[in-house]
Amino acid sequence: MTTQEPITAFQRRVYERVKEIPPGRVTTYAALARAVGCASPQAIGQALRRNPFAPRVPCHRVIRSDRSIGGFNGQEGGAETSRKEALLLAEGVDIRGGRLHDAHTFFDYQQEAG
DNA sequence: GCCCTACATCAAC
DNA sequence: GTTGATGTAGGGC
Repeated sequence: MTTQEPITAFQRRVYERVKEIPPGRVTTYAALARAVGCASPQAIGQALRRNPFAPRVPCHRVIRSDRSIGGFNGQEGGAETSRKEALLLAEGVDIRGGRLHDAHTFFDYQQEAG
């Protein structure tokens, strides 16, 4: 990488974790926050909202802990958010009414780190 | 350099 | 359904 984006170590760490999420799997902001050593899922949302690495970073695989798809492309509960649902459906994630139906679809970092 | 505000959230009542 | 909290980033002075 000759040209690096003007991001902080924190943002870089978040994107690295998101890129580790395999297709057909999703994770939550809280789980992602813990994976990067942060106790605030809001910081994750801020980093993903900027997402200078999109679509290199599958930020659409990050949903809320409430099993809702959360936001996408700088919007929350908008037209872009609806597109996020379609992306997950295309990857084999069972989403209905903007909510995740299969809880086993969650991706566990600890399980992979094992 | 310091202060304040916003956030794609989470948890509690 | 509303409120408080938690950490990071950005803008103003």
